[in-house]
Amino acid sequence: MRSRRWQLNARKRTVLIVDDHPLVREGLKGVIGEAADLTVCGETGKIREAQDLARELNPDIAIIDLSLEDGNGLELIRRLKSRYPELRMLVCSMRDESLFAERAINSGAHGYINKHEVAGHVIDALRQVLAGKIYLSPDVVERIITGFAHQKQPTAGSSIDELSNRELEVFWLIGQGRSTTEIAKQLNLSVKTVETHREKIKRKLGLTSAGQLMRHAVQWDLEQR
Amino acid sequence: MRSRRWQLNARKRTVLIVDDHPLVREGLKGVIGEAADLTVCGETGKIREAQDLARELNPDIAIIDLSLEDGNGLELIRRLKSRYPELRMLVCSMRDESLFAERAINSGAHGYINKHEVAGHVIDALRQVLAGKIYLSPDVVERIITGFAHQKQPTAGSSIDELSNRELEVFWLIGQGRSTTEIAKQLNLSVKTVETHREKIKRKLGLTSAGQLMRHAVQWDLEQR
DNA sequence: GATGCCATCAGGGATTTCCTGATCTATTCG
DNA sequence: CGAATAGATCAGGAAATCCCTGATGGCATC
Repeated sequence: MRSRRWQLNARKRTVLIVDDHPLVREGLKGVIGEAADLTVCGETGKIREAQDLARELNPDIAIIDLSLEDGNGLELIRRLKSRYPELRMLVCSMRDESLFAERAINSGAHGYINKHEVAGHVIDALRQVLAGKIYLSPDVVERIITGFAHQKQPTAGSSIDELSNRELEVFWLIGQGRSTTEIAKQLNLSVKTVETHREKIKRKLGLTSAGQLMRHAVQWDLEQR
Repeated sequence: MRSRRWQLNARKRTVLIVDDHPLVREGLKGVIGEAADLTVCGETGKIREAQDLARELNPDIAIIDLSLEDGNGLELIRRLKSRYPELRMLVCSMRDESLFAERAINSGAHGYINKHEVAGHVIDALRQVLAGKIYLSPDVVERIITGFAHQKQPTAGSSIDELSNRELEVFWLIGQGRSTTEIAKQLNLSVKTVETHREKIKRKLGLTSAGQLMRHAVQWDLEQR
């Protein structure tokens, strides 16, 4: 009965996996492989390869992690969105902060699910996004709702929501222990630009020194799982 | 038939998976399932369940993530070590810091592999650990080696134990986010002296930059709670 | 009394921080 | 529409730091 319905739709919908954890990719392949209406057409952990694969394979949907080997998943989402407007995108991140979900959706994604959820939800999410809907993890929804009730302050006194996308990206890399030069190289920016981003982050978070910035960035990074 | 063949040849070694990411568990099950000499006997993402399963299933080896739903993986390792001394344990973490690798080994684990590595390495690691060896990710090995490059022999103790009292004091203040000048003022020392302490700490811990030092100091500080 | 470790500090070139702008673009708003 | 606002990019320059080498004195241990 249910399988009959899928048989009527001859073609399986193709899924591109973009995640920098090989084991997670394996898990996704296994789970998606069990769905009669879905098939994995490609996988990678790098932004460059993801763009190439999107062009070559023309998948129906991409499931994208936010932390990739060679950059930020948000950037990938923006690029894919502009080049393949009809491509559906589901973000699958280990970060359960609602602010990431908001940014991901704003960047062009159609859903946000986090890796702590049971594997079965991934299939639901993929199908809903393929059906043209927006899918959000129940706990992300809850976080967003309760977040308005009594706003929490995660790490610093001020909130991290005020950071722009670029600033958040830099903040994140700082938390990974990268130097200003390394960050500039990775983002293809001038060192001076990265310095400015650091200053603005400090100002927005109410921090007074490079050490404080580093400490909060590391602490924030460790809180994310 | 097939089961009889295994009875004749050799018993499959049983693996217990302890990881709070369902997708990673799926990935591990898939990868391990393909190995002829290994089989997954149980899985969980919680410390309590992990202890129960270890008792009920009596696995040959446990593959353990450090961040679990209800606590710290290191604590689980210590408990399992004391109750089942013959149980082999492989840590599979997303943190690529040797800081955690050392602590894991010191707590009783027999190997450390991180989730960014190719899935095939997991099988190698499991087999080596089952064979009585210690398995470490190549990059972790490299960092530990460079960390002990200036020492006589690679003792198994945590690097932080090697710090003198003064150095530990400075290390702690660095973790608080204090600048070199602030530390000098607080300890009534010359800035130059604090700089030297920082250099010696870096050398002893095998760190290569101020950012790395900062990051480790913050992590260590946050762990002491 | 030689050796090693510790704590203290200095010199000096390379790098980063930190402050103040400046330019361009996109968006919002009256 | 024009103005205001926010974001992203980069520069100049003084101050602070990083990072290397090396030095001195104290205090153990063997």
